[in-house]
Amino acid sequence: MRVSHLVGKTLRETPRDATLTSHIFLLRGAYVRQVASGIYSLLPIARRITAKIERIIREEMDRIGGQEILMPVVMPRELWEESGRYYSIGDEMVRFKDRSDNDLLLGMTHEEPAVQIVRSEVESYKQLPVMVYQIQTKFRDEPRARGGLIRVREFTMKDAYSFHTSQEDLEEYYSKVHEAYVRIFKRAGLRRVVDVSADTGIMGGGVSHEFMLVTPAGEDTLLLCPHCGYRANKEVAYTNLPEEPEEPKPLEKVATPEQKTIEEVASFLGVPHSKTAKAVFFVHSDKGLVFVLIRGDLEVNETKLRKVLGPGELRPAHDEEIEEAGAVPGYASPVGLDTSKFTLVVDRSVTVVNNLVTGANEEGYHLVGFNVERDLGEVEPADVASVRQGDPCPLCGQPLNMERGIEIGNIFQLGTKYSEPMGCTYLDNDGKKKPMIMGCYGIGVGRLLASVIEESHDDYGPIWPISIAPWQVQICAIDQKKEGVGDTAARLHRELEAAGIEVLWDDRNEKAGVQFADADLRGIPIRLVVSKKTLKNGGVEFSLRGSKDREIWPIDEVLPKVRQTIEKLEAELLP
RNA sequence: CGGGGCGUAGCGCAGUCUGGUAGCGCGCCUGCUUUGGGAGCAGGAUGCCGGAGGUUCGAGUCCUCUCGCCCCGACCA
Repeated sequence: MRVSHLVGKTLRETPRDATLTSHIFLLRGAYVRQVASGIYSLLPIARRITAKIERIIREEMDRIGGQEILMPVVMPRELWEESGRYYSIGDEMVRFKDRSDNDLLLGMTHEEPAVQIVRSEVESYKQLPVMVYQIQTKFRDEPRARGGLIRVREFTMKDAYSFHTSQEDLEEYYSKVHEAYVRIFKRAGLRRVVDVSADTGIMGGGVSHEFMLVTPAGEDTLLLCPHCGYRANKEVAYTNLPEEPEEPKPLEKVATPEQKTIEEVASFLGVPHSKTAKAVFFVHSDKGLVFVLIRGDLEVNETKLRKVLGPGELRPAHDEEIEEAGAVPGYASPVGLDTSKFTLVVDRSVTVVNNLVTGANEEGYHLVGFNVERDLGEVEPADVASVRQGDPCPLCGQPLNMERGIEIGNIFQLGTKYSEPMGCTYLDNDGKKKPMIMGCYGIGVGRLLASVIEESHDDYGPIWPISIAPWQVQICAIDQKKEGVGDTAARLHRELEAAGIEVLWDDRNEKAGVQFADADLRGIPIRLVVSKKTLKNGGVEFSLRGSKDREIWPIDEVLPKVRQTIEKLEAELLP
């Protein structure tokens, strides 16, 4: 391929809309162009990369017995009514009508059609397990797209669905997919990928893991234990706060004029934040007012709280709603309130310590000597607190590290969440119909591409791993009109391509600086420079993207040396 | 959905307060010179100033409405 005819011009300056590294290089290097918020076209250079990523994914899915299929993007309402998700998913799913007034939707995940296929094509336990997968477009009307390809509305995803006769079989397969994912990310050149325990969100089901690229650019927060390897998304991470029992003191009302926040109250009374219990109020569409009692030094984790409360919308409560329940904003506690007026959620954190400060439900007063068990009676403590940097690991007690991560893949054990309502059954060897046990597994292709840039770049552009590089070799020819320069470049281009090597030749009559800058933006691993100078020195100059080392290679040795270099680079990425 | 910012040439921006024939840099086209980290000179093309209403003799600029994009948060396989 010649640069002079390559579609996509590089940009010298950073477009205003880009702030994230990968987004900046994706635009400057002419990888993508935005069509609308969260909707992008891929230009040739990016499409070449995603094609390679997809090939790696295919190979690894096929290795574990996957069968590639292709399901539609547009589906009828009826199919999604079967699982109930037509109603449980909100505005994230795009719905519309066709000319006959039928309700249609754009697929954002494909459990329903996958189940539809398998329930009619697979009938016997003898055929199980099976796994089908596809690499296909998804549309999710995200409330906020961001960061170039990191969070988009339309994207390509590999999604896989497995079907089993037992939980044990699912678990065994789940770990195979887990291994396949590790191989995929390794082969794609990602280094800092970790799997973390995760929330299941709209997918439902039981166990799930997310594969996260650890990077400050990530949207998710992870808690990682450097000691024992405990790893979890903040949404599900938990900790065991140490118990600090004290002799219970009597409950007493004290005046705390104008002291409303935990900050103010704690310093006014001279106690640490961890010796206070604060009230946080929400309104849940199903449960009404929710009163969360949590230690003053902790934050309520809404994802965890949602799980405790069950399905429905959750939002912070207004002051009027709090007052209606008899609580006084700024001075609230459940003590002495009619608990039938709200749903009380007591976080575990307030049960491991005694003698807390909490609100007196009276303007200007707090209670001291508050002891949950004694003063509230029987309460079932829940875990709704966010884990913090340095909190003890729930497994080994060592302090946890907090990091950011980009979710590039996830795997779920779904159980019978879809097979049961949708009648996806098989005949077992005892002659009985049983629902299949399911798993599902996703990888975002475009996000993976952007993640590689986040992890592998320098000031000048991406540094592509050879496995997914748009081309393997970049030829820069400086002053091509000079004796031998243009001819040599053309010959190298011809010979390397004939040998099956992917070559991008900058055949423009641009100055060295321009060619090098563009080559850096394209991030191609092997760079060959042909110029008057290199010819005088006996050949072409070889260098690796991201390295300062330079070598002169005689023209006749270029092909074998390129082959050798590619092999060496590929070997580094073997799982 | 809440908060903030921005829409002027392909890209980056000035001009808007204080209304008077739309500018700069880069890129693009032509020619010459140049060719190892984003060259020089000369000439040239490019704008529904996001859109619609309004005020005015006159609107990129003032007023009203509207659409879009980005960032933070909420939200989120």
